[in-house]
Amino acid sequence: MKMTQLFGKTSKTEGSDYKISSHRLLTQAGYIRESTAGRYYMLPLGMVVQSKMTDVIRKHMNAAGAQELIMPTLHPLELWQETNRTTSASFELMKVVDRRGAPFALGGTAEEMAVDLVRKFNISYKDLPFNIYQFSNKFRDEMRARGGLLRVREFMMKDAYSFGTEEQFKQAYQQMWDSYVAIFEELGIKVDVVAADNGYIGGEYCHEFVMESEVGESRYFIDPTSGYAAHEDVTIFKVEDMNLDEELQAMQAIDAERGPTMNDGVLHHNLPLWQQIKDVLYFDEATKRYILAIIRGDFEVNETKLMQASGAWELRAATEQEIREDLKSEPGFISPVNFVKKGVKTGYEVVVIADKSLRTARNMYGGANARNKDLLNINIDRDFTADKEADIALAQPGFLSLDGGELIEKKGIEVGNIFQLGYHYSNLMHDAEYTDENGMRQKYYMGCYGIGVGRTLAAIVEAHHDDKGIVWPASIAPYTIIISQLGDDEAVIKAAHGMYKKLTTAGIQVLYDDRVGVRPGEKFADADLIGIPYRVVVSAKTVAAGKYEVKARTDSQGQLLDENAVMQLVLGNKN
RNA sequence: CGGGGCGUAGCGCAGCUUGGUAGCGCGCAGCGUUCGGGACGCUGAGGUCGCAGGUUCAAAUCCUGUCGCCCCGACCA
Repeated sequence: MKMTQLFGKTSKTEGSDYKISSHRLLTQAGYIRESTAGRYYMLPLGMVVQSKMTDVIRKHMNAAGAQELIMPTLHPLELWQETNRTTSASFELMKVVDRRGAPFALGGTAEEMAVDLVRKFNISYKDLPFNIYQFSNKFRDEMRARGGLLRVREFMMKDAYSFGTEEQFKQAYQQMWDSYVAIFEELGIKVDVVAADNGYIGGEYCHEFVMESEVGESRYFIDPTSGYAAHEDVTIFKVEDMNLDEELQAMQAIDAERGPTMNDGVLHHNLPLWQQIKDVLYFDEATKRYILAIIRGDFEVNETKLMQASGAWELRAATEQEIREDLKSEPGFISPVNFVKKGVKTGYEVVVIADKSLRTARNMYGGANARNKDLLNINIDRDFTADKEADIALAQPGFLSLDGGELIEKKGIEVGNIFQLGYHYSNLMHDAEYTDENGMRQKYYMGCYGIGVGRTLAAIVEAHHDDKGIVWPASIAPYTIIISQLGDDEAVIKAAHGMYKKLTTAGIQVLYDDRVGVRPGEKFADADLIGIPYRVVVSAKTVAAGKYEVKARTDSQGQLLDENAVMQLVLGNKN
């Protein structure tokens, strides 16, 4: 490609809105251009990189036996209604209506479509297992797009859906896991595979592929000694027993003139924080229930775990007024003991969820559902019970994993994920079945697997750049080598042209900076900014020497080589 | 959706307080001198001042509304 013909320009001035390296570099170097917030034009240079990325992903998907197809962008809304996702995911579903008034969702993920497609074929066990995937633009009505390509409202995603029996699924999941590891390695980024929460996608477990980065939005923990890695939302950790050897003491109600915080309780009673019971009252707008979360005082409530345990999905903190009026309690003094479980509003329920940590301490203390009244020596089972006991505790840096190692907190960019969906969709959607060996109809067991191509592109740039620009890994560099032609002597142009032809003929992708009247400094700066792995300079000097000056993007000095040596060097490092 | 900031040429900004012919730098086009790490001179093109109302003889400037963008938070592939 000749630079004079390439659409898109580099820019010397930096936009003031670009806070993130990948955003700034991709824009300045002419790979992308913003349309409106969270929507981008992918320019020719960006397209070359993107198609190299999709080539890599496609290669590994196909090698894993997955088959590419493409689904419509507009999904009949009735499919989303079939799985109740018009409500559970409505906060980010984009909808459109055609002229007849038929409603559609702009596809943000395509589980329903995949099932709908499969059920149009009358499949049997002989057809299983299989995995179908597509590359397509996805739409998410994000509240707030940010960070260039990191969080957008429209983006290209590779999404795959596997169908099979429960036994077959294990292999499908592992296969995608392995493929993803290989894909990200080939794309030049190092990822951690972390257990995560399924959220509105459904299913019971999933894993995120996260590249560690300061600008990422995923928080996760790893135990480097055992390799345990999990998203903050689902991290489990070791909870030490505290005083289980103590005798149970008689519960005692006392006056306690204190403030409403946990620390006020500690100071007033001169007892450890862990022995206090923390009571946090939530309200779930979706199911109209109050949810009282109780936990050992030295832990925080993990709202994702709490939602899992309670079945809530629109959790918010209860207001002081609700605590007083609906639950006859007092902020700062809530207690599971004699907790009023019938809310005053009809149709509203109250659920108490206890964290498992409450079984690691005895003779605990806390409020008594009235101002300045506390209880001492509270014990689970004897003094109160919960509707459900579960792990609802939030991990903190320094806690120990179940394997015993210290948990380290990390931030990262989630570039891909794999979900076990199980029977989630086949239960919710009719005819999501196959015929088994005995002629009986059975539900199929599913998984889905996504890679955000644009976000991965941004992640690669985050991982591969310096103060001058992008430093592409060879596997996805838009071009392998850039020819910087300096000056406009006929001999120089002839030599540069000859090199361009020769390299191109050899199947090497070349960007030829054939601009005349552009000074060397600008050409070098552009070559660095765009990030091409090799640069060959053709100038009056090199022509006089009968050689070419070649250097790798990261080298500071070039070397003079003859034509054949250049060819050899580049061919040896072609992707 | 809450808090804060901002919309003036492709990009970065000044002008607004105190209404009176719309400016600067970069970039872009032409000519010339230059030419190995973002040169210099001259000339030129490019703007319904986000949009819609209002006040006024007169609005980029004042008032109202609205849309968009950025940051923090809430939310979340």
